[in-house]
Amino acid sequence: MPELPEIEAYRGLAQRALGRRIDAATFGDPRFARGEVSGPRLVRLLRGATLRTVRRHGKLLVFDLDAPPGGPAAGHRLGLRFGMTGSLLVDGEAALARLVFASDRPTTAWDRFVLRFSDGGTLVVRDPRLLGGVELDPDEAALGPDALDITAAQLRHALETSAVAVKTRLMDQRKVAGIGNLIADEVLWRASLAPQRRSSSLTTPDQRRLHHHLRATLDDLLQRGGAHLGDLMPARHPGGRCPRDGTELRHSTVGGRSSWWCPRHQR
DNA sequence: ATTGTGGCCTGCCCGC
DNA sequence: TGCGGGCAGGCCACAA
Repeated sequence: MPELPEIEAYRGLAQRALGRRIDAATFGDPRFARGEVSGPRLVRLLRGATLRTVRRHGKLLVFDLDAPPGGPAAGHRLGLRFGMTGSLLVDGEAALARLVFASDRPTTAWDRFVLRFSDGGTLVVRDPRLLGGVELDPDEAALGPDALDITAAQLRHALETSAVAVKTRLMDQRKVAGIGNLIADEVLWRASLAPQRRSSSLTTPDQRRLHHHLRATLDDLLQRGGAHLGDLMPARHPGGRCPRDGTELRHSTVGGRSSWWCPRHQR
């Protein structure tokens, strides 16, 4: 499922779409248009525009739009979210060979948003479950520091100011952007912290360890190519044992999300 | 303001 | 073999 590493791969792929004139934008499903601006208006606005730059902020992909002087798209941004099952294709090519938990059945039935370029190529958001979406001018300021370059001080601030479970805090995109359920479990497992620990109860060494493992985990997963390639992942099922010490993992809901952790070494 | 809960959405998998 | 229910979780609306 798309978390930070997947969206980072999408960003790389999206570079190929930059500078190409959009002949037509279409929604395969009207529900995929999110935010204030309606799908039809978005479609009108995008016609004739180009994607000038692309960046990733957490799990959000943002394009700066270019348009003819006075064109409706001038100065606007296009935001893409991928939910749990969304993938990006440019000119029919995917960034990742296979998205875990998403079907890889070859079909265009789930093409929820399509940009057709004047050179004949396309940019497609394919999302079976419709949990992603397209939004004009997404509120980037509402997102916390990106998990990939959050500083120790920023993380400490995010943690100290709340009594919710540390896992919930890590997954709160307004506090730290880019961490989803799988990466949260992986990072906490590596940092030896129980997911339900109160965020504000972390000691300075806890915070330091968490910051270190957050960065190290993301580096590993970026290199491996997906959020599902963590060390804990193979054990994340009933009866699964901690890859570090062999203890049977515990399972419960933390912050509304299915969570797996080792009762021996995560405290 | 902060925190918790449920719904959206559909594919997949299990048990009957 | 088909079917129903449970589950997956990013994000958002809403309630307390």
